[in-house]
Amino acid sequence: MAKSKNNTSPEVYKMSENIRVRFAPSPTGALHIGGAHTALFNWLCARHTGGTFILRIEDTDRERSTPEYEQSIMDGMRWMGLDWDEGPDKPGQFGPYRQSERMESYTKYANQLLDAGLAYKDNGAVLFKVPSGKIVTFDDEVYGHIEVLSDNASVNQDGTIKDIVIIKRDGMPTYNFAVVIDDFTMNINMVIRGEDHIINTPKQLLIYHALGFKPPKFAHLPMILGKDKKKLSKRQGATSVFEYNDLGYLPDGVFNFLALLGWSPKNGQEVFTREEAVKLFEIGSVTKKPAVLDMDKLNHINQEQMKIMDPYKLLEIIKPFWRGLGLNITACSDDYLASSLQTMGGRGQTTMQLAEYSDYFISFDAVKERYKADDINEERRPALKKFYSELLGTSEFTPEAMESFTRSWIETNESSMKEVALPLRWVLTGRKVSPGVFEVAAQLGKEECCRRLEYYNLI
RNA sequence: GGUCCCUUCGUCUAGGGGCCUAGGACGGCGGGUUCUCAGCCCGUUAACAGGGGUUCGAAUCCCCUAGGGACUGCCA
Repeated sequence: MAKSKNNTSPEVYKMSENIRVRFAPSPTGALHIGGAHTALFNWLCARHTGGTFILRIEDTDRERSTPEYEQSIMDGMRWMGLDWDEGPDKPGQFGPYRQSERMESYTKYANQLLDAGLAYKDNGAVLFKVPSGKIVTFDDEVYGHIEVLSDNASVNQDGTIKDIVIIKRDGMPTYNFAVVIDDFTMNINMVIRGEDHIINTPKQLLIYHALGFKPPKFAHLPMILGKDKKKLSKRQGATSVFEYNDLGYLPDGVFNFLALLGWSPKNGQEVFTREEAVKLFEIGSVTKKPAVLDMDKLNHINQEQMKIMDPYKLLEIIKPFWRGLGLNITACSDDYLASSLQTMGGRGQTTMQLAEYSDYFISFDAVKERYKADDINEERRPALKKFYSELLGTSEFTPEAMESFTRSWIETNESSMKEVALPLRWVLTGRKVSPGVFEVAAQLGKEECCRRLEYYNLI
């Protein structure tokens, strides 16, 4: 139970050396939630320390890597708001940023090992000779001190030492070799990646030592598990981050939620903007325990993020959902739509719900489809008609004015708020639930309220 | 099998020897506010995997056991 936390905090870099971290996905699939988590923590670390965030594409698997996936990973990162300072599309002094384009350095260092007698050729591949009897150690920023005997770093089934392939028969470097060369030549001084790589670290360290490279610091992140506590599989939400968008989650919601997996700010804050996250983030307070994805919590965080989001920004995100529901929003102004969203008052946990719950602000047809007015008691109709007519006559068509008018009316007419407000809600929204009915009425405007009441013969 | 890692409420976590009869959040349950719902407010539910040490004192340190995970590819 290695509990010793490393004492070197990233803040140290602030004063001495610019921190350089990287996210290095292989373009063999879209950006899934685990990748997004790793990317996020790298990004947070870089932004918190004022360091540099590098995107490197690990496309040495020629079979499975595609430019489409590379594009989709970058789109996914942009969606989350994770911008990088150097990458395939953002050349810097340490490029290129695709492994397939850095072949010279792999052959150069492979040859160096070959010349030094630390590697050998076999069957067209180049193998690194794993030394025996060396103790490999490193102090992980998250997991603490880790120590492995070199004999155990890479073994065959029978327990004998297995040399590490560094250049494949097709001439491409293997993962364990390419990361070392790239992280060194790109000046990466902090490697933040998933815990599944912790076991690869000794192998890589052996190569660092053989080449005489100074190793970076390592910070491994806890895995993210599904509800069944198993590693996230393809069918469990490990799918593209865009699916979260389609499901109704805000980039800020996913960002906030993911930041809380394996980390929590010292001040206990749970809902925060990305600026606040950058300020609060510390790699040293990352947890070791694998975290289970909890959709209830995501829903809650997402709802909170919708509440603090700029109304017009939120509007642009909601628009596609309205269109998806078949609503024609072209007739409505952005001001009207944004203010309708405000009227919703934080109701709904996802953008999809918000869009659906607010449809009556855009279309009366949606209301007509839902509400047939067959619950209206004919004996009461005249009284309702009288009241609604007077209500619409209120000179000031504000929620406050309407409410106070209603309160005094029900008093003198021996009615109740329920009796008049509930039917009005149905007529205006076609729903049983909505924001305060006077807020809704005010937002719809007198004219539209009139139209809806007329349709149902209630005015 | 081997190597490495992990283990606090259902879930995310706080906790680094006495502040812990273990705190917060989400969820659940109950109540309040109210034109409905959401919200908000109040209350409640529920955990230190087990066993040995060390210590005046352990969720916190050590050891063992159990469980879980990762890796064991010329994938990354």
